[in-house]
Amino acid sequence: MTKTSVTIKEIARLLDISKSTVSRALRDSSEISEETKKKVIDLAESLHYSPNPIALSLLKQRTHTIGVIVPDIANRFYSSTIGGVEDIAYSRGYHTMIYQSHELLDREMSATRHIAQRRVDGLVVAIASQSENMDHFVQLQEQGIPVVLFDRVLDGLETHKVRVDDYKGAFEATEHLISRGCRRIAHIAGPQPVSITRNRLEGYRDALQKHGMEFQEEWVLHSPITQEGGTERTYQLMALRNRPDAILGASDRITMGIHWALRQLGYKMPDDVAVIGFCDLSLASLMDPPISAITQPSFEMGQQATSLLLDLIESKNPPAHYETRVLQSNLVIQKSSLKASE
Amino acid sequence: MTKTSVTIKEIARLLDISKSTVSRALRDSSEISEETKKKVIDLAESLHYSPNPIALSLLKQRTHTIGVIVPDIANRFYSSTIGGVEDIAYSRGYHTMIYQSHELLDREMSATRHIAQRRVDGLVVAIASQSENMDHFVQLQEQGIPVVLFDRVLDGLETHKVRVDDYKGAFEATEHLISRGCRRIAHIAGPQPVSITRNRLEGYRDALQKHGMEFQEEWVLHSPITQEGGTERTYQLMALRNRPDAILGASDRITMGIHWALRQLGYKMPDDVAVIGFCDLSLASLMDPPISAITQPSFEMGQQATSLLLDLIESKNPPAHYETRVLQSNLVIQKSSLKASE
DNA sequence: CTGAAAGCGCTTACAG
DNA sequence: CTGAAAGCGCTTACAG
Repeated sequence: MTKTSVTIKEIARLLDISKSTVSRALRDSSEISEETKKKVIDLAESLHYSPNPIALSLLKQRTHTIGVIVPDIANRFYSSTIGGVEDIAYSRGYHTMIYQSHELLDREMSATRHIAQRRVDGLVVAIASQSENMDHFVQLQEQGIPVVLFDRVLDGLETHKVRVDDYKGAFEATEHLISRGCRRIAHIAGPQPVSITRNRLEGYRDALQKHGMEFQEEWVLHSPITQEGGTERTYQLMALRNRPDAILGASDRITMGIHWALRQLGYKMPDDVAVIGFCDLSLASLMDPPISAITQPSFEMGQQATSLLLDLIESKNPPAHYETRVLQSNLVIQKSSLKASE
Repeated sequence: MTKTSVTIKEIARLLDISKSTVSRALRDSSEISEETKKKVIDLAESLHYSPNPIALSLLKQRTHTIGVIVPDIANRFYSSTIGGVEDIAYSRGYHTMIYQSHELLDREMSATRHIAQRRVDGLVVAIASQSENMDHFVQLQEQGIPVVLFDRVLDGLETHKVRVDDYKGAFEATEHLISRGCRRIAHIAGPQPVSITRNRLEGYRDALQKHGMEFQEEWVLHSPITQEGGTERTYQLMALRNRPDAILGASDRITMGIHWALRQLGYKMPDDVAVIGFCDLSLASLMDPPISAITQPSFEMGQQATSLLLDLIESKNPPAHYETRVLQSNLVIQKSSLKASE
């Protein structure tokens, strides 16, 4: 149990020169003679010297670490997003600390507190559905720790944002259902306060309107982002006197719940009820019948959010303006929404 | 953009006392007068002082951070495991850095390098299936950074280990299939070098033997831990002249692949082929028919590994001996292995 | 080209 | 009870 990391002091002692010189030689400073440099670098290598990042952090007030907060890492969408974050972070020499909010404002705030304490250089976050309040993020910004929002974005915070064109995704999915002959299209939406919920709902609504179809209050239900939520809402929908012939699900888990409930209830997809949802493709394809999916470029989303964040961190002065990037979703039609005739 | 964290120096200046006194007052040292203490603590609170953990790390050579390496965080088993790690770590005042090896020895080594550099206090790891070599972990230990293995454990490293009773899980699952009348039971196993692969294979084999059934080489195939792997091996199995009437899958994804392939090929589960697999219950239940599953206490596994690690970190002297904890798996029978007669 | 000194934020023996 | 000093590992103006 020898915790003997080599230090600059040690190298200096061995070579009988000053710490300053060693430090400069290691950083390849032009003011050190080639000869000294070589001596120092050779010794450092043979001793496996690596600079103590903690000392550096203390000095530079920079940790080369960024934080990510997502609602839940077990969710494929977010784990893929984290992949994108790590990809960029890693390639630009940063490390990543991952936090889960579990959709709780409380946990989100404790994460931001930890981030502030740890002097993390910046944060990318998909806010918890509970969070209407952005104060904890504003505080971070005021401490000089930039924050970039992705997926779930809110107006309350002035910063870069990366999101998916939810409106268009829902619009196109709804149009697809209409084109397949569905006339009573329901939507199980996500939790109320989240912006993506609103956008998707609007896309759904506008598509109906465009095609002269009625918008029925009773066909729109809000649900937490869980399978149980989707299942329960589906029961509710199918119990209606005027039951839907298609359902649009707002998330992976909700859509799984819809699929599950319909099977339980004995409905055939797509003949009795067509199903489409915002869903990871590998999950959607696992189902029987495979579910038509609006897929999101999650990895890319993580990448873009992170590169915006690192730019913010590395630039001296705040940017002229903050940008909001809108990525496109993808419609993948599978059996669950193909009417028998086709 | 004011990066003005309050420091001890600042408090000392405002109160016109020395840094030493402030430091001691904050740590509630008995050698400081109640009066001074109160003054200091009150001011610190009103200024939202929080000690700089980086300075503390430099001083104490401790970061209060542990590392976790898993093959893939998108895998439910591991994300749940990480939940367990964070649960314990958090409650004992540690933070967690998460690394993914993507099953590559290379990535695993770069993670351990980073961990050593960052002076992380300890590491829990489920080794990559590629890793037969444990040198990078041994090195960590030699630097005084304890390592605890979970899930995938190997003999090459002397330390605490936490694993599931794979042997028994596979044994019981196989017995279950036999009791259901299956007579030609195949096994799609995981990658060769991993210990759990061997254990599960043995459990399968011994169960067959116990019931006087033949062990057929051609009914055992190794697969990477992917859905595609499971699918392809299933094609291979079902193409045999003497095809199996049951398949035991060695992991979530492999089992998904089996299910998928059987459906593609037009076999009914469980009538034509019974299926059971090591699998997360929420995934297994999503399928149609729902898959019988050997479930593992993943969250608990993360908890136990972490508490063993923290004990190691916090004890001065190395433990008298290293222990290996073996957790029990659970057999959850669902439709995929219930023969029609039942 | 090289070194002594100060300092990042903190703690803790050592004096008094 | 309180303070000055040294030190964790490093960098960098300031001298020379």
